[in-house]
Amino acid sequence: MPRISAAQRRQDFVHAAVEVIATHGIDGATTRRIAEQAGANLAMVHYCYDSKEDLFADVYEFVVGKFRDLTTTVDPQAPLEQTARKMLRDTMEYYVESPSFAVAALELINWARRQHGSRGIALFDQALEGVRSTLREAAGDRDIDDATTDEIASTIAFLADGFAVGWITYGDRDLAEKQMKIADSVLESWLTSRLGATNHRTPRRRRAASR
Amino acid sequence: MPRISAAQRRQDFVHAAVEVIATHGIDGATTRRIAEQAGANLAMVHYCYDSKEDLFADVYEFVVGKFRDLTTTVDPQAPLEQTARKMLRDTMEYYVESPSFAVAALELINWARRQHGSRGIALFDQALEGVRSTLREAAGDRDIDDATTDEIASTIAFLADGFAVGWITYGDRDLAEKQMKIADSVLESWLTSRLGATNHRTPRRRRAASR
Amino acid sequence: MPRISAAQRRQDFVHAAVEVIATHGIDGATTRRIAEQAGANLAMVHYCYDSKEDLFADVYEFVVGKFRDLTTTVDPQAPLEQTARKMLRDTMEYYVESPSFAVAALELINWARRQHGSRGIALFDQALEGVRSTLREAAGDRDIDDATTDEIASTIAFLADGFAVGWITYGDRDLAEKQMKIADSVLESWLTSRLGATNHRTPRRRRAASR
Amino acid sequence: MPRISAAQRRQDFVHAAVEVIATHGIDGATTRRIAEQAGANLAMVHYCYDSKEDLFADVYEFVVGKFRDLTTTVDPQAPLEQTARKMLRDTMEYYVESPSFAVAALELINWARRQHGSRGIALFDQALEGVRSTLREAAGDRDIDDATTDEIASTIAFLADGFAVGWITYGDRDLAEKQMKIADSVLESWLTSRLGATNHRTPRRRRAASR
DNA sequence: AATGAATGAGGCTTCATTCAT
DNA sequence: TATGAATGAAGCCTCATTCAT
Repeated sequence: MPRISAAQRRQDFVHAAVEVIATHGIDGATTRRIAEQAGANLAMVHYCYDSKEDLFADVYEFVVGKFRDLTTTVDPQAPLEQTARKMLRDTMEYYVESPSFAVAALELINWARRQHGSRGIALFDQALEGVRSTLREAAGDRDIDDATTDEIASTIAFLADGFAVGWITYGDRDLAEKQMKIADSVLESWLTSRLGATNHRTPRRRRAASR
Repeated sequence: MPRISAAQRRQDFVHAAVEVIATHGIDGATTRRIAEQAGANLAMVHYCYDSKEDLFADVYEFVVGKFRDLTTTVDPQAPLEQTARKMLRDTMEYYVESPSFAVAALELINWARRQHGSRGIALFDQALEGVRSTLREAAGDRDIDDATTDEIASTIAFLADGFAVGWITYGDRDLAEKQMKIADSVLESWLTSRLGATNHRTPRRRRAASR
Repeated sequence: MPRISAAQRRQDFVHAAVEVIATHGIDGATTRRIAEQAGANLAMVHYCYDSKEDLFADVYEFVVGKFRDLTTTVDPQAPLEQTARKMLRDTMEYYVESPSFAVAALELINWARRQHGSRGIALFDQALEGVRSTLREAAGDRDIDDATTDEIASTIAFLADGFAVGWITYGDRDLAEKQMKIADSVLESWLTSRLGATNHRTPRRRRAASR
Repeated sequence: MPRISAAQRRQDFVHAAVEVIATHGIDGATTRRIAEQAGANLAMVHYCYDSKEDLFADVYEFVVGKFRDLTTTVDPQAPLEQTARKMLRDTMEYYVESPSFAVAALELINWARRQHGSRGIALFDQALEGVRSTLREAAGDRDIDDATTDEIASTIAFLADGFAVGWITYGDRDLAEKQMKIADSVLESWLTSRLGATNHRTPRRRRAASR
């Protein structure tokens, strides 16, 4: 067994945990299985982490970070509607691209809710907050209040979560493609009716750096 | 310790299991906890059920039945749009009314997917099929093909599942009320753009009793 | 369920127990299985017997009685050698005829030894004693001391037990027939060398009725 | 608590299992008792073996190996009759020397028959095959066909098994010594009548070491 | 840094037995 | 007489965790 830095080992365990959680569920993700998946000794898990709980906390952070990435890699010049749709699409596409992540994320949400109550909310809040702030940026100088961006963020979350549940249940890529289109059209039509079909195609002028 | 009929005990165990699953998750739903919740002895579980698996199968049936009820208690005279929105609203309202059910349902979906593969899909399929057939009934003599009713069913599922995830995570009733309104408006605007804003308010003439 | 006399019920349980012991072993003979085999309710076992132990004691008596029968139904006129061989043959034949009995008998011997020590010996002693006394009867006025009849009894037991082990292991009737012949020839040749090849075909004169 | 290699621990468990099986029977040989007998923790059993079944398979192998040893450590120069009698005597002597082994062997035969059907036969077959091949070796250039060696092997098995049943039932060493003599004389006289009293004492010439 | 050995707690299940009707 | 309902003890097995090297 090659000597690997502790930091690398921890990363390996996090990724291994995602896979194992996806395959066996959060409670089927035993330390033994995670160690095996990571190609490490069982005792190594507790050498790198004080407890399984600690490892899962890291996995949790990893998932949160992923969501953060998915909601910040947007075109700062794009209008609100386009930005909203892109965030939804990117998220759904990443779910499809990485089913393990999708499953693990939902499992971790449940886990966090059960184990930590408020912490479960925190993931949601952080992810939603990312969406919200991105939306506010994209709103630019248009007259859109926070309540509205909140609603949009909620809707994106609805659709993304709903899509995830269906996708991980069926695991059918072709079906998923169709569902993504439906979700997109749902969001589009709702945005139109919510924000009006007007000027959102108007090229935007001002643009400050985001974040 | 009153002597209760085995049939009644089985019902008790099913309800107890829903509660315990909601609180501790599907894997935290140990026979001991379920027995305790049902006010019964641990061995009693195995007097009523051959195995924990068998009990869970009953819980599963219970959830499927609930979804069936939620998608069939509609006004057969009502137009498609109204029926669709009612199914979504009823489902969400039942989730809010019975958070345990909401959590347990999501947990069971994951459980069924992991343990039984196709069976997990079956729950979804059955629930969706209920929605679809109700929609087809409601379509009446309007010219709406099956692909469209399928899309509508999918969208209802999206929004219901997405709502559920948010509701069980936050557990905030006021927030849930807002989310329900958003989900309803999302569905409404999408239906309008999908089906057209036309005659669906026209009183429907023909309509024999279904089933 | 017809009302059956308690005595009959107990007999049913004994026979059921023999079958179940033969199939599942002494420890696999659970009260539930015995009740099922007897077509009775589980609680009925404890209605007829204070405990499983008590039932088994009855089964034990049943087996002992069977061995007694097998060693007393002989021709009182026959010479010693013939009587000895007949007892062995009858026993082996009954084993073959009733494999359940054969298995159950061996299981019960082990059970009695483990549970009761001296009681296990008792079965053996009773069976051997039956053989011995029958042999002494058959010895008639020939000059054969008790040590010799003991030896003969032992040898019969050897061969019968050894045959039983092989028979219940293979369960092959054709093989069993061959083994029976071998056992018989072994006994015959040993008796010849032990008692001498002399007058044992001489018709016997005296003969008082035995019991 | 000394740290012992897993291989050693497995050996310990096998020996412990033999003792426990001898004392409590095959079904009374619980993992807890075996662990206790081996001076180990209960969970240790499952650290060394995947299941109790696996442990028992090892015990089974151990017994088979013992029988193999008992039927192969013979004088390759000795004549058939002597070899046959030695195998029987050695087996009986080992039974007396190690009563636990004797009991465990009989219990395992029953266990294997119940649990595995053909596997139970396998033990017998292997042991018998050892006897047979040793006899064939010992037959040398004498004109003895396979049917005859088979018969002899059967007779040895008869007598050994029959002796075992008596010995483990009574547990009386003095009695056992007498029984061994009887068994030996039975075998001797039968061999004489079966093979003829002729040349088997003639020194054998040819005979290279086998294997 | 790494790992084989070890363990207490708790999981599901089965059993003989008793209770109440 | 007969039987469904109920239970405590004990079975096998798995888990996260720790110890010793």
